[in-house]
Amino acid sequence: MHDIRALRETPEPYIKGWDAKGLSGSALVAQILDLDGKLRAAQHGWQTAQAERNDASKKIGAAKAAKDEAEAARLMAQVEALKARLEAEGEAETTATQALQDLLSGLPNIPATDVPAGADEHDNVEVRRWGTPFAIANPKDHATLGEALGLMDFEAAARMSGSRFVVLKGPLARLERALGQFMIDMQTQEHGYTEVSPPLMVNDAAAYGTDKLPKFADQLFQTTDGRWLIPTAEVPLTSLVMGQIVAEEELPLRYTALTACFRSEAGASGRDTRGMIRQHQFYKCEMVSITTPERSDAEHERMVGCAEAILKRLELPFRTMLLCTGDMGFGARKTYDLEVWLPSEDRYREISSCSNCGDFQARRMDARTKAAGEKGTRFVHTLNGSGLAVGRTLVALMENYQDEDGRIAIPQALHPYLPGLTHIGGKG
RNA sequence: GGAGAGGUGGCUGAGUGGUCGAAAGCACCGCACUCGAAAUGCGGCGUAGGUGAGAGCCUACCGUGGGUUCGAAUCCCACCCUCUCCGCCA
Repeated sequence: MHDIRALRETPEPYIKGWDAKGLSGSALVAQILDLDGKLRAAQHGWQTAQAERNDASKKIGAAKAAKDEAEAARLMAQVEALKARLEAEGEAETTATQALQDLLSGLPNIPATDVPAGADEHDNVEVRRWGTPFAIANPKDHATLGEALGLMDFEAAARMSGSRFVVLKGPLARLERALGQFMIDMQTQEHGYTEVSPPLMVNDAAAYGTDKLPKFADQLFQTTDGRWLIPTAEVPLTSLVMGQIVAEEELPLRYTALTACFRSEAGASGRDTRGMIRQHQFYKCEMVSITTPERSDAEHERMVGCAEAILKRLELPFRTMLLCTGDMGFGARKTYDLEVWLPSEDRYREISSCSNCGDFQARRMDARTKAAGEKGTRFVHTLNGSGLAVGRTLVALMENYQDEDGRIAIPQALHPYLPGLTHIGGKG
């Protein structure tokens, strides 16, 4: 959500920010200021009417106390005459509030000033690269490898669930589980995140607070009783501070969770239909940081490092991209994507996304912090990042560690999690 | 699912139709006392919005949404949540 007062006082950053996101900033700001003006006029009218009523009501009380029934009756008639106006003014106020709220809640965060301008993913900026893609002759994709091993079954998944699901078996199922354990252990034991086992279903308020609603309802699965399956653990982890006032000395709060994630992928038909790159259900290790405005940029860099560390430990080549204004998500003011090398596609593919949302989500969910000795509160800054997407890591691992016989080597870092297993497939 | 109790400010907790935005305590801030601190005393202390040059004034907010009333924290209805007991259950 946006700070209407800031927008009113200095609209330029909003105009520029929305322009950079491909929207018409000046038109939007003009529309917002118009609605805001109407709202304030409506508020003023309503409040004036209420003040009159309140004043008369008090006098009625006084008149009745003084046993002056004639005066009381006269005043009651006066208030009665006010009623229609009061109702109309109240309705106007509600309508104006709703109109402004509807417009604002659907508008994305504005980019940080150091985010490169650009229209789409082609304008993202590579900030660093780690590792060298392995030389693999005629690399097979993970689906081919998995099916050949008899450990990955898309057809069985389609029979019971439909497209965009997969069944993993035997050592491949075990590998997926080991990857998740490995990731969450690193984030908790080496990077200081607190492990959380959160609900996988949330209510409207949590989905709204993390900017999934109202705009992206069609990307979510909803339960019959109106709850939402989480598309990422960012939603419950960030919602831990929803409506809370956190003492500043307790910040930063760093949470991590290994959960299933559910996405409808509406509008993605035809994209990544083969394999397990884009599924309705996948596991992800998520990191969330809650911090102060002063420290959020540093926390963001730190978080990217925590995600990169996983890929380094797994010895998977990747590059770190700073997303341009046009490619960032709805709630982010700055985002880094990690892209891992996929031999079968001969290119880097997204495996993690780390975003600093500033106070955008905090305003929506009313998450504040209070410094000791200070009078007021401030909105916290929220950050989230994948560390990492387990399914895509499994894909990267299979493709990068395949040999010519279709066997898959297990990297050193996972050996403690897979005792006795150095390869999947073949005779090993 | 059934029966009951309850949701009030940062926290605890009074308030059951008329200056109640709300007693009291705790916490917090200022001042006094003190070499300093503690203790004590005095004062202050919710949030959001509107309006005004400013002091200030006005409006809303007592789980949420409706309703009754001239007037609702207080009465009525629905929903949400918490707790206790019973039932069912991984």
